[in-house]
Amino acid sequence: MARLPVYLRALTVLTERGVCTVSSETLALDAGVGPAMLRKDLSLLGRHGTRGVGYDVGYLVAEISRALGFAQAYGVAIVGVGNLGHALANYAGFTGRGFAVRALFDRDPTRVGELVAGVAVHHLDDLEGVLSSREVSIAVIATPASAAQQVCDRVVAAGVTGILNFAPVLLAVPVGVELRTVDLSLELQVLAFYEQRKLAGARR
Amino acid sequence: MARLPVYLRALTVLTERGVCTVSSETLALDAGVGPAMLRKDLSLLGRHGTRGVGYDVGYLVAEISRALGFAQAYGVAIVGVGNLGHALANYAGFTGRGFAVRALFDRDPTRVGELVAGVAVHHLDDLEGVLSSREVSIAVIATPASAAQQVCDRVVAAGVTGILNFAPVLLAVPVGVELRTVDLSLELQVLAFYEQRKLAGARR
DNA sequence: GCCTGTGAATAAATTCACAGCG
DNA sequence: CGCTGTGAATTTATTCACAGGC
Repeated sequence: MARLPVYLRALTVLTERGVCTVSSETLALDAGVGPAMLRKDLSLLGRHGTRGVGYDVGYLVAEISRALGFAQAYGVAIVGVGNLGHALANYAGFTGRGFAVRALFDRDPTRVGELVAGVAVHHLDDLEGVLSSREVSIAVIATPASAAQQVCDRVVAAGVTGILNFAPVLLAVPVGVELRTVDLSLELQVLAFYEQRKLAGARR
Repeated sequence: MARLPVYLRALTVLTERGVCTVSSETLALDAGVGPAMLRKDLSLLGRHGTRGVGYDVGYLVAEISRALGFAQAYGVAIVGVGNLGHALANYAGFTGRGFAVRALFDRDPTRVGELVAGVAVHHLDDLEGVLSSREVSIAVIATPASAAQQVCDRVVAAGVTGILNFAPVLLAVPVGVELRTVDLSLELQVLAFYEQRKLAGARR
């Protein structure tokens, strides 16, 4: 379920606030969903709530973390150390929650050797060699669109089984490899759509 | 519909390749959806296909662009000029497709005056004044999570009606303001979930 | 009494399958 | 004959509502 991370974030906030117990209604409000949906989602992880009381915050955090696979730290490689690659390498949410950035790659030779967030940048040509020496199961593609498919093929051949793609193209991956694509401009376009609806509505 | 931008991207590729006409089956393959869904989506924009032939690429591009509101260029402000803000300001997809970055803001005084992608960085304190002098209808929030809600309230008060939020928090906005949130670490967490399922499957 | 867990009901999205036009 | 447009069927997601435990 794609909503589990949202719950986890809300629960983390509650933990920091010192809250020990929470009802489905309160947590649902924090997560931006309906109470019924939250209960349904949580119930399919097993029975974790106490009737008449609510959910134990700490226990739920542990349970969702386990379900999301945070037991082991996943090795992550970032390909493309431009503005976006930099931002991702420094992103607190990555290193903080069970992910370890273990390798960076760029095609530009002047970038090679540079340290970003404490990790050295390697040349794209050395991708296979470096990946084979590190435990990396997830690759982040932050290259231009034109290079994305080629990079994708190479990391998959090197044994990566999860890909997070920021290039605005539809990548082809073999079955068994999980692919998620985030297109930043796509989100803006959706906003523009709503803006236009507002203008059209005002005109009518 | 959130899929229209995906179709538009696929069509742009076809245009560059010199293709004039495309069937629902081909386009659906490029966009990563089923042919039936594509036809249904397109049909609710009106009748644009030619039976027995397919769709005219150029005409479809124009039609989808219009539906997404690309007729006028939307003014965009980016708040938070860290790594992510930089990446967004330089993102080709923004300036290229009907969006104009018209203002940048940061809390850090040493950043003020800096030019990013040809636009000057203003101090966060001057947000209201600068926004009132520029046509800005969409704000991008690329600040730390702790500042996001406050920034959000201020840009909304300044007349912004669409918000694209990259801070990992659930923002509250009044009705009439469209909000979309992209949580980069959330996407990684979903990948981790699938990785864990693979491991669990192998163990069984 | 209050809140969870869950089957049943409802709503939304997707796919099927075919009529109709070029 | 091929491909679109679309109602009907199917699947999937969400909400309702209440039984059951604390």
